[in-house]
Amino acid sequence: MAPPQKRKTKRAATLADVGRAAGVSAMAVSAVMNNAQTSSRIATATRQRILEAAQRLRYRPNAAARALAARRMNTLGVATVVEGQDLNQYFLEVFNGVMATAAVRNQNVTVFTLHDWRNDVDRLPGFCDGRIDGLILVGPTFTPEGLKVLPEHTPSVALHSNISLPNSVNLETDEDHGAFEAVSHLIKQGHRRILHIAGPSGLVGAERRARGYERALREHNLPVDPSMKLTAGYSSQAGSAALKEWFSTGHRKAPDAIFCANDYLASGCLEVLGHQGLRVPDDVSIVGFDDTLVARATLPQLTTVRQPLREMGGRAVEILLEQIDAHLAGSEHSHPHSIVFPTELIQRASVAHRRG
Amino acid sequence: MAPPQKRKTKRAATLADVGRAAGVSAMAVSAVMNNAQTSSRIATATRQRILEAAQRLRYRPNAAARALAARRMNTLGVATVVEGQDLNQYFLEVFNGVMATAAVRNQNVTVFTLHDWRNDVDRLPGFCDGRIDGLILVGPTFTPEGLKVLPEHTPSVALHSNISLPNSVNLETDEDHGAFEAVSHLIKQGHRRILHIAGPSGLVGAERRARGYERALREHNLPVDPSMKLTAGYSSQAGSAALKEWFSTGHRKAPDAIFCANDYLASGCLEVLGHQGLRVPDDVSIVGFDDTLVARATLPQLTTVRQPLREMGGRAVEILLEQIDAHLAGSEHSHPHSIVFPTELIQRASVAHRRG
DNA sequence: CTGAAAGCGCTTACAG
DNA sequence: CTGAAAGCGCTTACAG
Repeated sequence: MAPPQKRKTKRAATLADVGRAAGVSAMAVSAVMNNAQTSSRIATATRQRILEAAQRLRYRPNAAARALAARRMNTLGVATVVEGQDLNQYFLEVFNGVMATAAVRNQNVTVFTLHDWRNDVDRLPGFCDGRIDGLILVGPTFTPEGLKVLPEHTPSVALHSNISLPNSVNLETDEDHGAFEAVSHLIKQGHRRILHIAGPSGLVGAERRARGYERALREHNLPVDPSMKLTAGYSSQAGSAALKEWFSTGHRKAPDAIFCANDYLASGCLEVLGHQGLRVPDDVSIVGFDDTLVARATLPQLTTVRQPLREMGGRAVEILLEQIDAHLAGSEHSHPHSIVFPTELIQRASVAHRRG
Repeated sequence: MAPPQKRKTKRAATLADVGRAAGVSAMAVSAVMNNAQTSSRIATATRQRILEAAQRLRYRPNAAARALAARRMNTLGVATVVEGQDLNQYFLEVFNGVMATAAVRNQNVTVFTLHDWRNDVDRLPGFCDGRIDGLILVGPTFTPEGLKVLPEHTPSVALHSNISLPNSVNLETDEDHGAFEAVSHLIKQGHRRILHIAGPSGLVGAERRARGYERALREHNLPVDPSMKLTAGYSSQAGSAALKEWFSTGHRKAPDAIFCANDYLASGCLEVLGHQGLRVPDDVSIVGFDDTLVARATLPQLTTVRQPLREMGGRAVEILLEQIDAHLAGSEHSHPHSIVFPTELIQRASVAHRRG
């Protein structure tokens, strides 16, 4: 039988409330609730009584109080930049991985969005005020000065950082090799005039992809023609704009194939080609990069270079947790400075053997 | 000149540290840092000294401590279900809106993912343990029992809830009308045999869309043929599977048009139609629903019924914040129980006038 | 095996 | 206009 409600209890039950209800000290309740190694041997009967009282009062340990006392919030921060209006698919893939393993590790995650990594990084320290135990930086592009604002008391892990971060592990992929494989594949399919739509110049990743592209051409004794390399942003609009302009500046003959620095760019190309009456892959083959949802949403679906983004997100959580534990223990757990994940060419429908 | 570092200070500066450095009480520091109405008139010189000390020590108020004392964390929770592996585009649109206005309102947001709204809801109360001040439920489908576990001490707002939540505001859209408009548009374009691929039965939203579809047919004196309504999941695969099966069960003649209950379904249809050698929109017109990124990623881009998901996400934050303030003030701020947002037909390339 | 005490870092009344 | 005190709800040593 439920005990009569005193009066509409506005506030949640506390440890003391439960203790009172069970006739024990708050400390005993704490021990039971945490299944602590300390006093792991509270009399079974007492434990029962406590558990019962806790359930009856719907007791939930207060996270803030717990964090304050234990110096640990059990929540991880994820920081990223939202360009234009939206979180992009790259982030989303990573985030899915983060969420999945955060869930099994019993961690909450809060996400912080910045406008850019240059002028907005000074907001980062503000996030590291005890509300998170560690920070995952997704695709940060720091300037050397920006680096200085990096939180000192908060362990961090970075994905695809453009610069090596002090006290932080960097997870990256072998983008050069991924690009090399993709372009080699195109060449083996008989394509010769291969256009590359590169990502923003200055971005390490974009440059690695461009490097892989050129290396593949050279290794197959194909000319590296500067006019066949376009630099764009990383968005679909940037892709279609770049390709449109290329066509409008004297290039009347379509390329055999296009290697894009990401899937968004590829989808932009798809659109332009469609408008031109060029068919993919019959007339022009296309390869993207990342293997985000975009690659599966286009028609035809994109052949693309997969980065194991989801896995990387999960791994980031694992590593960060190790660092947090070490940090709390006071030991300066040292880690490999960066971990490189392999890429993989995913063949779908946007590449065909060259006709004729 | 920076003062000599005592020793590698492992822990962040506290209010007391700053007070000591500035020669004032911790309380004075607190007042200054918060720009509090209390003691808003701390002598300018003192204030300067405090600010300076705080900056020098890189002082950051500890969030947990602050939350514990002020009973407010300044972070909002967003709960959703991840079906299969991924957060879907519907959620992402909402989430973008949430993040945008949370940023201007100076709120953090932490996201909770559940496996489903039936067996997994009991995890919800565990999130409401002081780490968030309020909860936004994105697309919850509660059973009446599930409703009971809903957090008592935590204000909440729901988007597209399937059931009316006690003490919660529900934001929805006029899906029936949206569907009606979409199908009417198809009819006006000369289409007669209009297939509807409906969302999961039992989902209020899916049923509203189906109702709008039927209403449009009837209002234009077209027959409502049960064999022209397919029930599917909400994924692209579900869409292609449903359409494939329809074709394989004796329906040799393609429909004039297909009205899909969401964009994913539409993209699935696009794929199947492509394989059948049917062209969109030349042979078959297609309309989606939601206007997620998917609608712009397909080729042709989808004509679709837009729900203002981003705006709704932003609005959810505003309303939740009001509720939190009221809750904290002890007043039982009462709100309209649900707010209905308008839908809008977005015309893109997947619909054409019927040939012949 | 269990409890009383101190403290985590802040804020909120309440005195001066 | 400013400081000393109490308390937010928990955990972590430390006594018994």
